[in-house]
Amino acid sequence: MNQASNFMPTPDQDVLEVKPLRTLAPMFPAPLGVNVFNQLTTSPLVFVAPAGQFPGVFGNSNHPAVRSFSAFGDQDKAISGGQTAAFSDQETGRDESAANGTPNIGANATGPIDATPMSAYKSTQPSVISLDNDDNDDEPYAGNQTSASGRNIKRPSHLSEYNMSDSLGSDSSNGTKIKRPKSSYKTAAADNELSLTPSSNPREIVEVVLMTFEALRRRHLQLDETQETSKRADLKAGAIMMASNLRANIGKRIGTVPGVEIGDIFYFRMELCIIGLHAPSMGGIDYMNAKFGDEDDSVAICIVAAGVYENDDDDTDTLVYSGSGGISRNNEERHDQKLERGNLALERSLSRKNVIRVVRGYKDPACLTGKVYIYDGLYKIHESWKEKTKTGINCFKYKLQREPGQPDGVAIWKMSQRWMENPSARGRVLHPDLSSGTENLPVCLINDVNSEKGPGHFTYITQVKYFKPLSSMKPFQSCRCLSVCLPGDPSCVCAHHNGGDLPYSSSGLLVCRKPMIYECSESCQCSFNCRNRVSQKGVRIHFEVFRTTNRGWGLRSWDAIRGGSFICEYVGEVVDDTKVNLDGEDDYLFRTVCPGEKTLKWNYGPELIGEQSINISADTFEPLPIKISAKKMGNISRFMNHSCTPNVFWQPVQFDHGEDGYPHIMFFALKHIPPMTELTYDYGDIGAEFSGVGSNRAKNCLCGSSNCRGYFS
DNA sequence: GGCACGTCACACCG
DNA sequence: CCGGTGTGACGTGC
Repeated sequence: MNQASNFMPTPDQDVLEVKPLRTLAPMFPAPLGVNVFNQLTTSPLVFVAPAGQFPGVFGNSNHPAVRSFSAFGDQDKAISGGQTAAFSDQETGRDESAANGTPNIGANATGPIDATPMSAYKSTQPSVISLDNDDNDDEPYAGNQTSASGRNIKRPSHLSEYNMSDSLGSDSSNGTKIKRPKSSYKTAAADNELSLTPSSNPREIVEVVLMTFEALRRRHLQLDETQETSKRADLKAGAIMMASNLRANIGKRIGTVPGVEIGDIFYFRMELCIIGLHAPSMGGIDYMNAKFGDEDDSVAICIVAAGVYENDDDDTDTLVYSGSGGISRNNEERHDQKLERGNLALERSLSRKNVIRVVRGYKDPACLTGKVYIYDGLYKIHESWKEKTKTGINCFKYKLQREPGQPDGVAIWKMSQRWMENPSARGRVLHPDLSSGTENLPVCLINDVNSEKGPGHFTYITQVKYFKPLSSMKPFQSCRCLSVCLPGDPSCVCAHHNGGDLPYSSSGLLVCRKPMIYECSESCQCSFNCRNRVSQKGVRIHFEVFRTTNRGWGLRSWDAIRGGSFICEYVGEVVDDTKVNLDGEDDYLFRTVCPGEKTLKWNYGPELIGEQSINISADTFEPLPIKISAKKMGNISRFMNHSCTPNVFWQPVQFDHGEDGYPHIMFFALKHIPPMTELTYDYGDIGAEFSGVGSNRAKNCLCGSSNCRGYFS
């Protein structure tokens, strides 16, 4: 289905008919006074905690006491009361609009709104998703909410003051800066546009923030390609997040950051910034004023070790960190590092013996130019000295030692990197390759839990078996692009199919979840290197099938997987309905059941830049007729377990035939997935379909998420 | 390899 | 003593 016909808000779009998504972009804040939001059918950025939908037995069984929220610092007292009331309502299930006193945006948006579209999004409730940090009992140094200068932190926010139309418009030659307005925070607090209602689960808040950032970044990347605008989509996305206060853990703190776990991986400095892990978007040392008894001291709280001064490779518990400064900007003279700012803070931390978060940066093995940042937990400085560098300046050195008793972070990363270089280094291997060489990379079988020798018998296949031959199916419409399909090419039929843009970024990341993605096919003129061929090329990840403790066999990866990456296809036999019923129970049956909120909201971002949400809501979701059974034959995806807090989602993809009811089911990463993390997707809610006769389909869920629904289909 | 960029802390000002 | 504003320092990502 071509969505183009749905959004044609302005008359001048006639000339751009083949690129409907692009024409939507410059509309913010509706410079022509034309409302672009009246097509919205879903509320922007309204987050309903899944637990809230399933009150009672399962919803909050393993929650600690529901935590109340306060806004950052104390400057928002005026609104924090309302916020608390809204957020602590989770036990009872929720009616979003009633709970927070916000007009239902979805309802508003179905009717025409004129002139000032963003006002439709304004809520009385701030979108600030910060957490109290005073519940860290194990934290001896209560981080106060002030900056190092001792002042409260300001958070101005008024998205509608930004002229996004310039930065996104095709007539802009070099883009427009997204400037933070200088309005006072009081105005800002009252005027927050986005009701990104958090759950009380800090992890979930962090994930939503990161997911939104990524969605924005990918979309900006896509827009930048078709226009000659400046690059740095990461900064643009970051600026929007900062401006609309879509951040977690605002306010500095010593020690752990709620919702951030050791081993978490990041691909941009801005990500560290918006989740409150490391505030400076550039500097390596984050520090703050903290109270030590009666005294104040400015101490370091987090460092990013860029990986330049890599030391002992085997000793992941020690880190020698160099102070900052000394390297001049524009060929000015180098000078010795000074004991000020960050360097001074590190020195103070040595004597105060406070814990310091450490983020280690490495070259991204999957991307030649990229970098990956790994949160490695808490360290303490044990020693400091001065040293002359090769360039002849004096610099400070700090020796940090990892605090004992923490789970492995960087150690896991390094270990799995070693396995990829030398798979025989992986111990406890039951089988070196389940696929017997049919996949691009071997899939090993591991059991380090019990004595079970492996999963039940099945035949490993790498391609879906349809019940009728491909040749008898409706043919795929192909493009005539020479060499490769290029973004912004109006004559590319495949781009047109996908709503005007190529669905993948140049590095192969899916930009947006959609009802259907059309990759280029064999019948297309473009080469195999065309960027619109991603999932058809098969797996690129080192998988291992492993024994879980309580959920049978599972799937995980040695590679770190970046959010939006293709993971694998659900391979098996396509079965028809009559057969499904005859066979009875089939634990390996894939159906396109409506997944949970998290999966549906993967495209969070577009609303923030005034585009129509491509999200499908649970109400409008329609399952496809395709059903795939991997009971007798299948691939790695048959081992992927269900989770109510998944890190993978499925996405229908077409490329070898034209029958949209029977697409390929491809899995993509919902978020960045550290190595050795179990891959899970949401099997979906049983819903009405199976509540009657076939209700034996519902299974008890063991995913262990705090927002676990308790069952799945 | 060079360029352009955003944020924060702090100095400064009225 | 404030609240607001200007600016240097900070590397990053392309």
